[in-house]
Amino acid sequence: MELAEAKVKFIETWGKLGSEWGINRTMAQVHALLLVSPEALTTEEIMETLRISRGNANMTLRDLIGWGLIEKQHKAGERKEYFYADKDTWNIARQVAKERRKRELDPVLKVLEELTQVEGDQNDPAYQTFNKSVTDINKLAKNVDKTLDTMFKAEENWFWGSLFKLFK
Amino acid sequence: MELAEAKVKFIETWGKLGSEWGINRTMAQVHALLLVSPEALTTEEIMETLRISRGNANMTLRDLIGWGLIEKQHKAGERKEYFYADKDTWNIARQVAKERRKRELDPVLKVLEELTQVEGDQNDPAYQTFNKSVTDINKLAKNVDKTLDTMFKAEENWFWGSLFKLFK
DNA sequence: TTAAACTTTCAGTATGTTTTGAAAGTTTAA
DNA sequence: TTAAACTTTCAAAACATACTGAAAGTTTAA
Repeated sequence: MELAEAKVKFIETWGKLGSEWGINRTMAQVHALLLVSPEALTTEEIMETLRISRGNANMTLRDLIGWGLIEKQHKAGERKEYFYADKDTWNIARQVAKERRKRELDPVLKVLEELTQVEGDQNDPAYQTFNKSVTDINKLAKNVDKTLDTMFKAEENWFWGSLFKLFK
Repeated sequence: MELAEAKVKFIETWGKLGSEWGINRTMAQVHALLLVSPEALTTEEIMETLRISRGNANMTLRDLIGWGLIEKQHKAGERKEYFYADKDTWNIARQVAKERRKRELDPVLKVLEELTQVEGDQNDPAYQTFNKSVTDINKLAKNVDKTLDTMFKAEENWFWGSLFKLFK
């Protein structure tokens, strides 16, 4: 396979994965493009390569900056803004996990905590079932939350190394 | 908060979480409803409670069965089919992880493996960057894959217990 | 058999999300 | 200043996904 063809395939795959995980396709594709670009790119270049509109490119780039996945770069003597992606995979994974926790897990944990407090008749099967399910899910969610915390603080090698020592 | 109100809130929250994670809202809601129901429910009851159409209920129930999250139950002397959810949170988490790996991670791994094989000029920065990004992501994806494997085989207590011993 | 009870399908509709492109806004150099 | 270079916004259009409901299909009991 040619490099050019491979790049296209990578961008497509990353885009598809993104859309399956609630990140919009274009955002994932722009990210992929910057991941395989040795140099920072301009909005113009991104628009051309992915054949997307100026508006779309602009919004997507702003979103990616918001997610902490890419950064603006100013080149001396140039008016245009350049964008480049952090190429460290571990940082990317951490950044995405962090953002999603904040947006999705945290609010759910809050509701679950509230729902475990609901009181009722201990002999009512409806109450028993509700309570058991909510309590169990809450426990699981808290575990995930703690593990993520550890992940955010950890170095990549330490994290996976420890995990493998453990799991052989 | 009343039990009835709490149930509604649980169903809503679960539905929202589902839709943020690429599982459709109705599917997550039906699952939530069954999770807090001590008895198996009929299609009719589900339709009424969640105010969805017969067609939607039927498709969603089949999907949930496909995901291994709920099962049909036949009651002696009855024509109607009843549905109930596995209430074991650990099983649910495992089941969802298993399905998503099969549907999403596996195909991506296959492409990444292919892309790491692409050959090129070692001195070309474009090739270097492409290769580094793809190789790194491939490594990360493989790690995730292995960890999931361990999770599928593990008992809940052992899994989280080990993780915590490790992470203190 | 047959008809009532129940389940499944699917074309059309509704709803939600993403993208476009032109206009408005901002910055910079002369 | 002013005008060119560039960035941002947003209403409307395109696209994607989910849902409805009536019709077709299946099963069961008598």
